[in-house]
Amino acid sequence: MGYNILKMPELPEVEAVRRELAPLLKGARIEGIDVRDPRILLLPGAVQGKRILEVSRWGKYLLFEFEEGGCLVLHLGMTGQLLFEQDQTPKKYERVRLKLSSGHLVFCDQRRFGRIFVYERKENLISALGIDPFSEAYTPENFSALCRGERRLKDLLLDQRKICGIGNIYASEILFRARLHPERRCKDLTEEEKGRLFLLIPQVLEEAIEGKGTTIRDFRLPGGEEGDFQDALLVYGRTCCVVCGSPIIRKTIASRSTYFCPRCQR
DNA sequence: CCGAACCTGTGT
DNA sequence: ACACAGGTTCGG
Repeated sequence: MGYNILKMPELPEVEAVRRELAPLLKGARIEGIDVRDPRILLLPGAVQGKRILEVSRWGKYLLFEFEEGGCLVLHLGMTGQLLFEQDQTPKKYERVRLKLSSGHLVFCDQRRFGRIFVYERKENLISALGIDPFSEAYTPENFSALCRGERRLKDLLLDQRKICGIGNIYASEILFRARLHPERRCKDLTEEEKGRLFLLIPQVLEEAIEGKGTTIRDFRLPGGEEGDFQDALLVYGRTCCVVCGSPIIRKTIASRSTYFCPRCQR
């Protein structure tokens, strides 16, 4: 009776995890912690006995906020998964196990890029990160201020210190829907284009959250079903434009595979 | 800005 | 054998 909560982290996947976990973890106390891979976590003793009041998110980071102050911060890296279960059987790729009063939360991570931190103040994390697209700070004025540089749009969207939560798949999806070329310079956007991009960022992410994330490989929801948003991807992984039929270009931009339609995106 | 590093696995 | 994979960080 395991809860396979999920994996693969861009903002929508992390938010889907958060929504699953919140009712299971709120009010639970951390009774112990097993660290099988010390590279994933430092300061294990600091969370003993703490009680989780809130499960929140900023960008791709999950925060378990403690009644006593401070929080445990998790980043899933590329292949991190969180499972909630009652039994003790070790899982494949298990790295850290949090023993909670409500059950065990198991952090599994094939590639070990995930990380768990302990923060005394969550502001210390958030101040190092950019604007979350669902936060109060996400305003046209603040967004505009980010669009002043020479850098390309794709670089901006992936820069977690500027806007946080967008990863490689959703960067392509957002730019396709905004009809903007990933190599356009930020500062060359017209007001109208900037407005389109500003609105489409949270809109695409919200749709993906409603679809419970994108399953390209083996992600399963707690009931065993897959996420839905892979069916709604309009450009990532495609060969033909769904709008005009032109061949989709796949090109390395910002050191990542980037998909775009050279005719629709300018 | 890029490429390498950090990891492990899958697919060609 | 090589390319590629939803992540971040670092040095040049």
